[in-house]
Amino acid sequence: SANVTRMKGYISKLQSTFTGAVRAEILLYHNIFKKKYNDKQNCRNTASGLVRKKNGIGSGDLNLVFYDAISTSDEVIFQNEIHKLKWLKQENFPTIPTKIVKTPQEVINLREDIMNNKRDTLEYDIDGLVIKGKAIDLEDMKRTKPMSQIAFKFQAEVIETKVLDVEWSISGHNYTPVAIVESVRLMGTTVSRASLANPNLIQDLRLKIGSEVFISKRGDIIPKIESVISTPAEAKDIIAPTVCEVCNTNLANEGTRLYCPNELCSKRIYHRLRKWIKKLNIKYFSEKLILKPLFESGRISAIADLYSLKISDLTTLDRVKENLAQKALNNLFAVKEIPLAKFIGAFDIENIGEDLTQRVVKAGFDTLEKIRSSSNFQISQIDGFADLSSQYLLDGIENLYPQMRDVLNTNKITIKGVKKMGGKLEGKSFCFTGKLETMKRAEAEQMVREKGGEAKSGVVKDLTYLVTNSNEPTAKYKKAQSQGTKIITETEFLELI
DNA sequence: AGGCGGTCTTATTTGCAGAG
DNA sequence: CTCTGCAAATAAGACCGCCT
Repeated sequence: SANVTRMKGYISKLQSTFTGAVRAEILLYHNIFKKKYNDKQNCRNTASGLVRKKNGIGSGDLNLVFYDAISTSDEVIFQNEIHKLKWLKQENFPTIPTKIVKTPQEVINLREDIMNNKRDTLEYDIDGLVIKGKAIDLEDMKRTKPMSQIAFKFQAEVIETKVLDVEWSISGHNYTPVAIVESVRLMGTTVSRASLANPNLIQDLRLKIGSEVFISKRGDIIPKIESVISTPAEAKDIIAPTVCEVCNTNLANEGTRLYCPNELCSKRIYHRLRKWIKKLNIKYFSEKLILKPLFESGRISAIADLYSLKISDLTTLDRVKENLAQKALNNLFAVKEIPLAKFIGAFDIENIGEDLTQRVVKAGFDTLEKIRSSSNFQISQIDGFADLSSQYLLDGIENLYPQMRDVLNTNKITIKGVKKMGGKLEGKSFCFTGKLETMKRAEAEQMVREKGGEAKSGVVKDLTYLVTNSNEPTAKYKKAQSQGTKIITETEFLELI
């Protein structure tokens, strides 16, 4: 039923995105282009791109916009284009041309004309056109790929080159083939490598070492081998590795991915450390200069070990001096409190990131222990989860739980408490002392949390209420009195909630 | 102390694949 | 579609070590 709800949601979104004539027109363009160019890559939903000034900085390109120009006011934050605002504030930024079109043929003619004649004379680079409806839908614009606009890309420039070798790049447990090609200049950059994604792609292309190939840059950036032109008789087959070069385990080849199945392979352990540093955004904890040498020397073998590092551990490393060491450790220890979802997301559980975990937290599994003791069925009820993802999460937590505890036990980093928003007791904190008559203390504390308040075990600074049925001048009572915390009885507490 | 050069990090883009 | 994760190229800026 969750799937049916999701499907219905998509359909209603699609129906409301375009209405009447505009919807019909855009779909018409889409279909005509698809047929004419027979290439879904060159005709797709897309975020409208950026202008790249010729000889300017950075990358990205701006598509011409039909109908209406997109709003460029600061309130419009494009998910993928924050830096666009930075660009638009620059002086001499070119005006973005717009044009109102009436027929599909007009779009096709314009595309041909701009691609073949005008493109080179513009003061900025473009790689295609975007067509969109007249209305600006801000919610839609925030999507990675807004539904209310379609891009018609220009034909990608291709160039001939030769495959010299194939390397198998290792990241975590995955082995990814990368073609090393004879260096060629393509669209302003030198291309010498191109990802081959997975073993299947090599087969599909019938690629061998020595093959002459056409190479392009998809989206102006990513080198891509489009096709094989010819393969000489003496060309060598591309042989995928069969055993892990780190732990000697037989690799699993699923065609779409080649990986080392050994959970304890040290490559995986290192990858987890790397992910932690990256996810917590710890700057200048240099991978090559600090993390890798520390791992290889055995000084760190789990995330918790990071938190026992001292300056002297780093300054003994090659090319690391006081300056960098201090900076790296400062940045590491500066992260003192992170949300549960980020904590789990940084533990490198396959297919489980921060956003997915956040859904679990929002569904009420708001502590590590609650998630750990939940069932596959419970998790799979959450939107975005089914059997597989639930199992990835639960297995991951089960395997890593001891390591997670180790990290928390360092006391250098804690998990931020989950606050329920909008509760009656939002922003208020309670401390209970003495015996309660109608309930147990733990139950009372639970009630407070459920209503959005905080339950404290002691009379802390800024505590809102001390709840007690006695007037005995205990330490808690006296402290509450002296700092002006309101002291209420159990009955008054019950009235409050 | 400051300049120079080499090395490394960071930030940026799109494509692809799998699960939901 | 959404989310996750990993590919390549490049410029700018940070850093280290060496030289003056």
